[in-house]
Amino acid sequence: MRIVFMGTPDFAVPCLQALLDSPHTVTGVFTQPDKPQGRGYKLVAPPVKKLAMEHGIPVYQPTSLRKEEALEMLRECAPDLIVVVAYGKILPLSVLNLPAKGCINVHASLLPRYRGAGPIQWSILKGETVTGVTTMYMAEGLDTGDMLLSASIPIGEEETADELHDRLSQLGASVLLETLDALEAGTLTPIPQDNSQSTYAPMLTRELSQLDFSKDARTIHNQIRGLSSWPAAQTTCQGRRLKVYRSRLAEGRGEPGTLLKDGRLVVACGEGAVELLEVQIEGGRRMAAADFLRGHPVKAGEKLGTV
RNA sequence: CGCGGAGUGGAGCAGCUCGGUAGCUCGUCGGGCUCAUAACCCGAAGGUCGUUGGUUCAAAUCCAGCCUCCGCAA
Repeated sequence: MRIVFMGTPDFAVPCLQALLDSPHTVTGVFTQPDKPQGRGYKLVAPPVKKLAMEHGIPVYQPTSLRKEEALEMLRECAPDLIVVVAYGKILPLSVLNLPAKGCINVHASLLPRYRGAGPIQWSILKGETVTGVTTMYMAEGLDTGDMLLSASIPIGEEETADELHDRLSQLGASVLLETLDALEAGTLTPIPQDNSQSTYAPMLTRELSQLDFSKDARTIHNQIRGLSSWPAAQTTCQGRRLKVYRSRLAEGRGEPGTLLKDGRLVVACGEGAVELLEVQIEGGRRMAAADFLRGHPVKAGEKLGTV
């Protein structure tokens, strides 16, 4: 099939790679415009663009799909099918109706749960133990189309959003290929979503970062791994900002925020305790807690988060 | 030129204001002790202090440029 791929971040890369390795023909790639990023506001190309360019695929970066020029670009690609993976734009009806075989989306959750931009992180934040990916035909609403295929995987007790993201992006690529095979074989059976069971996983913001150690240990742990590595859970240590990237549940109790041991970052929570395993102090680089403690004498009894 | 922090033995840091023998916690290697241990004791190796140039009798330290890493912000 002639396929146009629409996607932007790292999550979409394995899917595009899978299509490039398949018998299908990717006739064009749509991705978000390059954006100023990082120190010095340099223009940075999205990961999907980089991969497409390496393979000599035409790349289109319209600011809006509602403009006639964008539709013109799309027609030139003459797709039988459009595959959308984390593109970051809503497709208007004019685009949805353009390819004869429709538009298929790969979403990183078991729909209808966790619709939206942050399904991976929210499934961890909410303490889920299972998640997966779902392919669907695209409809006008946000992740509301009829479901095609899905696959589920368990979420590890201490798995971070980054790690789950990587596993799901791989899984997404294989489910995508299965879906395309089934589509060509005519064996797909679209299943409408049960809207009454749906939940929404909005984009993450920095407001979610602040750790409140008066909450129970499990909640804190989920917050730390669910926000890792962006925007990352954070607290303060001796007046400096401390980001936390990895943790595990630990034994002990005490005044919330208090360090319970020397030589380890075991922090008392409202209920139970967590051990911080990977942290980053303001101005420093990310490192294991043991490394951090060698150069930063922090002792039992000190409190985190006191600003 | 968006704002700011940082580059010091293998790791993480101190020293820099007030130039003058390079230090701490740990790791590594050798030896000892212990039923045992991320335990303890003794000893050792390991550093052109990011880089280039300048000031000086003397630069990790002061000055200028460059490289790299990181946070904020997007």
